[in-house]
Amino acid sequence: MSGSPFRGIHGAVVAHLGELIVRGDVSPGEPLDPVRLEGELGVSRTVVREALRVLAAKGMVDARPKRGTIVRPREEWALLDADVLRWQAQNRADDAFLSDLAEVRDIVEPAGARLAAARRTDGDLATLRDALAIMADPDASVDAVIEADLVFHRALLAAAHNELLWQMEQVIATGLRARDLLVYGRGPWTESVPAHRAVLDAVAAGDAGGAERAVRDLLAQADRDVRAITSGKESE
Amino acid sequence: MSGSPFRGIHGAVVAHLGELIVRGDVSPGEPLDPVRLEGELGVSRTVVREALRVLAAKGMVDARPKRGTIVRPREEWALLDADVLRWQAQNRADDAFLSDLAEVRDIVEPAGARLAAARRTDGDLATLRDALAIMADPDASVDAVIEADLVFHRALLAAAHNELLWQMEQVIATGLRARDLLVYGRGPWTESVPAHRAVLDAVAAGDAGGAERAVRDLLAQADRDVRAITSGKESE
DNA sequence: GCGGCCAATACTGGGTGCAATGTCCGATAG
DNA sequence: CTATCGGACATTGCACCCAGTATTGGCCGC
Repeated sequence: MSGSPFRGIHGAVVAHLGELIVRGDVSPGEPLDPVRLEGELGVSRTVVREALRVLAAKGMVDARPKRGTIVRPREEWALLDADVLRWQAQNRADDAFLSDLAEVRDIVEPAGARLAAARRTDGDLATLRDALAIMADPDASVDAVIEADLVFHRALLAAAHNELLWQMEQVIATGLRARDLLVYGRGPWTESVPAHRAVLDAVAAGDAGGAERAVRDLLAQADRDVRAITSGKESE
Repeated sequence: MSGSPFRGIHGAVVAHLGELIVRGDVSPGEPLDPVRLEGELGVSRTVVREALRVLAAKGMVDARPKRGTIVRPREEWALLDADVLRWQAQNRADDAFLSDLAEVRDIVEPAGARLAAARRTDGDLATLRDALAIMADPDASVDAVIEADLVFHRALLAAAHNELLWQMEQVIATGLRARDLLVYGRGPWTESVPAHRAVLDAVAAGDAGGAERAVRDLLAQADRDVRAITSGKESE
């Protein structure tokens, strides 16, 4: 519900074709005949056309007369697009993709914390404090804690007051959601409240270097937990 | 030409509506009546509908029955989308936007250089060397030098071998193109070849810390040049 | 025999009218 | 006063239409 799966049949077609391409069922350069799809998917021209337009907007296909509608090479896709990222997370959740994602987060989030320490408002701090309170609440449900964790990281980047940086975090966090669920779901994970509190304290104190270091520690800790679980329970 | 302005009338309508929204001519929450646009722009429903679908794919509008098609709040837009970024650079080129853009670059590119130092292949180094050679060539045209500069930075991030990071650089570099043109065009700018060479040397040597520092220096130098010119020639 | 020019063709691009669906609002009845 | 039902309106989806254009193959001339 939080994502942006378009509504209706059109949305289903967009998602279907998007996943088809991301999964590699149709390789770059290969044609994607609209009239064929029209029959295969049991929908009308309008739906197929609009779906292909959406994919074209994301740089995934290129339609021109006579040549047909072909899949563009992977490096031209809008990989940072929320939908494309989600399709990849669901269909191509290999190690390379997840490690790329984690790597970007390791870069963006500490830098964001550094800026947040310098620019946070009282409102930002209040949001962070509220989220942390839920995470530390022993009575809170697991879902509520996971949600609060997301809110915390979102608020942290919001406190940097840089729209583009905030979007990057948004997009990365969404992509890593599956991984995080895995970690929270099973196995003993390191209690992360103290690490989060360290981040909050440094940001509140306006300590840029401290905030950056605290976030680095936090991510490193989370990464260790993931490795411990994924290597320990290799089966399914 | 290098961007991705869609072709045909449809592309013109998408760009028009996109810029309309980015410019703030229609504020978030306001309706965007398809049939009215149909008449105003002199195009048919098909074009308007597909254009709105594209904008919906970028999170800029939301269409639902009875309520109509409304502009979504700014924080839900896909600001990292190449088209959205270009529309902003052209129509809302205020300081806040440009500084956000530069800030992200200051974060992404040094980190990218650090990774590049560890992962660069011989091919990566060759591309970097070729680009630098053109930049250092006294006989090269101004356009060729600018192009080579872009190629250098693109190759640097490509050498990090992280698809997502590379996309971010792509998107940021495109957004800063206008600014760079300004700097190259007028006023004395600091000769940037030595700074670029320092980056290349560090990456070639596999010196992660050195590469990161060299890029930081390079960006700081470029930033100083921009400030010198924009503050010196405030007119126009 | 080879090369350039021209026409047939097959695709996307753009347009129109209409049926269906879903949602919001208001009216009406309890 | 509230809850439920129905109607209206805007999007959604469908079928069919013609026009423009780029590519390809054939044809003609050299």
